[in-house]
Amino acid sequence: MDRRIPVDDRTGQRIVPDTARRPENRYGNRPTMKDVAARAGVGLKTVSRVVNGESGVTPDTERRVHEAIEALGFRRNDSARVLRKGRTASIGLVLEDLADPFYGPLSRAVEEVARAHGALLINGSSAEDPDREQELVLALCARRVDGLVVIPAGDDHRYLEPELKAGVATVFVDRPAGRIDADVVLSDSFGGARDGIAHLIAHGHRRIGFIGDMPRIHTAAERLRGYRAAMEDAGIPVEESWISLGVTDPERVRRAAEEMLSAPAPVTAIFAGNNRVTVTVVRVLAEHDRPVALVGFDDFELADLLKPGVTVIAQDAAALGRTAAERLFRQLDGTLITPERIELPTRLITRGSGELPPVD
Amino acid sequence: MDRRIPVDDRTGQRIVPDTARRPENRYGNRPTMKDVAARAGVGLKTVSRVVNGESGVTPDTERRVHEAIEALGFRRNDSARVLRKGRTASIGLVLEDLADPFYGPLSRAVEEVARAHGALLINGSSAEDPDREQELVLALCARRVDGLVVIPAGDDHRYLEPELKAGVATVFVDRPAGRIDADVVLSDSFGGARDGIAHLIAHGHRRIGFIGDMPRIHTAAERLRGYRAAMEDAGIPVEESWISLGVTDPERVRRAAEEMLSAPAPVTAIFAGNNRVTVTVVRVLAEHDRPVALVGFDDFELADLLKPGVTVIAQDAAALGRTAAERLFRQLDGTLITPERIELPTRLITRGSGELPPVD
DNA sequence: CTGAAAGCGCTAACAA
DNA sequence: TTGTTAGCGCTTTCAG
Repeated sequence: MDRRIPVDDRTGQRIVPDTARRPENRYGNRPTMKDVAARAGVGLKTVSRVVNGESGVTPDTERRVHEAIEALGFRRNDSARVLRKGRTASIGLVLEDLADPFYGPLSRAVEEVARAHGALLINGSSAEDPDREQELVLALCARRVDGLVVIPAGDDHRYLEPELKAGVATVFVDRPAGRIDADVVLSDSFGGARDGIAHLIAHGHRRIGFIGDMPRIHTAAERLRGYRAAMEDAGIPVEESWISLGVTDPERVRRAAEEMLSAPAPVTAIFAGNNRVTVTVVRVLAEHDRPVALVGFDDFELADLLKPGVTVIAQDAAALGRTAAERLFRQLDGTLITPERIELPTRLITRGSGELPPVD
Repeated sequence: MDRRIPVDDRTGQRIVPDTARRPENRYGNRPTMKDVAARAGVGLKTVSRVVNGESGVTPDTERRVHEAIEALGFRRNDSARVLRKGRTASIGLVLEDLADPFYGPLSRAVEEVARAHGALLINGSSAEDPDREQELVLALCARRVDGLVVIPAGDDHRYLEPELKAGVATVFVDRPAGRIDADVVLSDSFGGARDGIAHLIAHGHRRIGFIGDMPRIHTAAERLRGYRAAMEDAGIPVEESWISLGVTDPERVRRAAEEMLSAPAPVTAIFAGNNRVTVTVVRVLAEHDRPVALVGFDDFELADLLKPGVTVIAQDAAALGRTAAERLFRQLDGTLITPERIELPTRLITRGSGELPPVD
């Protein structure tokens, strides 16, 4: 290609062509449909037709266009397409932490549904920080994602009102939205926890510890509610020292477990509020001499291979994601109008740790 | 707002305003900067200035603009912005499977670096399918991501040449690119495997099995090479029946392990080529009567709590992702020019299973 | 300090 | 079957 800069014959000044005014390295100066059209000797719209597989193009013209595309390394600029069409064919997923083994399968399930609908997935981790959640959600909205799947960190989602009004499909997962009316898909945290506690009670336990997440997190609150309900059903008065809520980092959980276990009347069983808590409690119990029963919320890999196997209340993270994403696309179809709350059942999986008898 | 449709006085025909020709529900008819400008009684560019926090706007004007933004629920349309500016402030990540515990932390690490640079992360799973990898990568390029982090499934990436030429920053992770010259960040698979095998040999093993991934996957090939190197260093001739390569689904791995263990001269130790293989082998060994030593590539949660603890060659998935993402943004800076190959070291973590003596 | 005009690359509508 | 024109909503340039 000729790269010499043309010069005005009279003044000697450089004649800067229009394209030189483009921002430096704009898209790396990628070829556009116009360039392809020029090279193929056809009109712009014909290129558009070929690129989009529309009918009404002679095979010969089509071939010429394809050759030009190949030669120039053209790829359609979807930003322009989106600007015109108003649909991005992408959806956003905001979750707590992509590195958490609970969210991996959930995220993958959302991705699969998106893919089936020809959409890409943009995702972000809120790190359980409401401000970061909002920042992420709004960034996604600015990119005009067609829909949002949100595992909320915050409890006030009124900032989403303009988006909902504008027709951004939205489904909350794992925890409900705060102060707005929106679709939500969650596991039956209350029922699951109640079943788990009832299971421990059925095996003779009365002093049962509960170690959960921060109470502002909906699932944590619900699981605690399930704990209290099961205890009340069995007529067991709950000592508040059996309950520990807070961040689920290993240090805090370890301390909480050790306190419960070393109290004058120690707990004989522990209910762990989520997978991270369970894993930490397993470690603590491994170092503990007296056998202590354990039931955890969330299943996890290798739970069956530990000694004893860990009894859990399993929830299906992939089903959660799949259900949410499917609802999202039904909203986009227009099939779905009224926000609903969908609760998926949990399942008690007995593996040994939850069937240990109480030892004082 | 007046929503009556204006009518031509003379003919009685409806005068359809231009906006009515918008596609139905285009962005849900979201307000634009023009709408905000009209409402605030200012020019379009002033709104742009306020939205982008540029200087040179009277506090009073700014307040009026903010009020209009609030009242209308305006959010800037980044598609238009991108079209104009040529940068999307987003990067793409293509990996094998978001649900795999190895990729969760890697993905999260990439996200954190992206976030630090003000970019969003779009990701997709190739499901180890080269066609799907290409499809995803090109879709990301069409969206004009500023850069790509790719864990390749295929071994021919010449389709990326136009993108590289156009200045799309690209870093391969975990496995090198095929047939193009590109940055790559990987773990020392060869050295890690060699160390692991040497460790088993040092503990007296001679008949050592190797169960790995499909040989077309670079890491699998490298780990096998490490196995052969260690065996050769020790002067142990390798029986081909000790080696099994292929998809890492539990059924195949189980069959492979059982065959090695039930042969006339069975292996006394197994080297597992990745985390999924390791977990399956652990299950097989748990059902096996004779103790068999095990070293796995990749660390995994709870490896220390199994009986015996599982000795592994650990690689740092987060470091892999972080390093790759940092290189990506250095490419975008212009700091980095020449493609390099960066190899991160692995670490042998002894926990018991790799120190079991051979039992015939 | 503010605004009008041009145009990013594409698609929709219409014309030939 | 093909091409022309007019924007999508924003940023850039340049003139008030």
